Amino acid sequence: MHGMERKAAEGICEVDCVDGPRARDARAALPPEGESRRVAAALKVLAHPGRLRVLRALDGRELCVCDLAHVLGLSMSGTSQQLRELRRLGAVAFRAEGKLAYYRIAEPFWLELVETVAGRLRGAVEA
Amino acid sequence: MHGMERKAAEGICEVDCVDGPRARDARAALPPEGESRRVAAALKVLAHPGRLRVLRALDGRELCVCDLAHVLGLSMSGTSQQLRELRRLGAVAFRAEGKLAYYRIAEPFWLELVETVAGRLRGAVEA
DNA sequence: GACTCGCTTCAACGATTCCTGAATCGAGGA
DNA sequence: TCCTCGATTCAGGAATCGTTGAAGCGAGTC
Repeated sequence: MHGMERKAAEGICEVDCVDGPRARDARAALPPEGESRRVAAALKVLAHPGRLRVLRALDGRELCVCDLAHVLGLSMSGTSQQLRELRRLGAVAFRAEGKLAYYRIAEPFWLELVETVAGRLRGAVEA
Repeated sequence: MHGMERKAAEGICEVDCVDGPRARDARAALPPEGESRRVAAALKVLAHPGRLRVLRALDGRELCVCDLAHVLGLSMSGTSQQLRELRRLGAVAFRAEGKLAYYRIAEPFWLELVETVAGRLRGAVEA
């Protein structure tokens, strides 16, 4: 097949390796640009052992930053920074009482998401 | 309260700021150690715009690495590396046909997870 | 066998992330 | 008002991640 060689010489395989229509469909199926970025950014907030533990620790209860830091074994500074990211995600919220800041789960969605993944990894087998 | 001052001097607030029982509950609710790490590692694989787009592109169709690279606008090398991580997660699998490697969704779970998050971010409002 | 070519792997640089410690803010208590 | 103390923010360095380019592997073709 000489056509194949000509097109390969053009540059990358692109044209001959590609299934053409299938690739076009795939491209059309891609999200509208920037959506992938936003979803990835949201997941990145959760993709961190410390922050996951924060969510778990706040499940069904309210805790101040100091308590969280102690429970997680982290500095208060670091804990506060992680809480900020979770706050930006909307996963947690806080209530100021005196000098203390009591954090709580704001949207159960994210915690449930984490639990779902955890369950999946536990029941590891089968598709 | 003099007791308060004594304990504060001991080190971190820990004892006086802590609600005690609540903190103990929180600690007990934490996953068995290493589980947070595994869940975070799994989420980290998804927390990447390029890999999310790979999953979307493979939704309902089979594509070779070359096609994927082209669709995503990445080098074949980088595409291959991202596919490797998705493979380790179990999200995708491949079938070798001739020189080509056709990748497909192996476990819909992960793609569905991504779609769920995307939907959540779209319908942003309400808990 | 020698070559092509798709794919994978290795090595390395640049960018990002994570944690620590110092400085700052603000609400109470003396 | 001064001081304490929980919390946040800022700044720094270590570690990790992501992308690129070169080399290696294997299946197919001549």
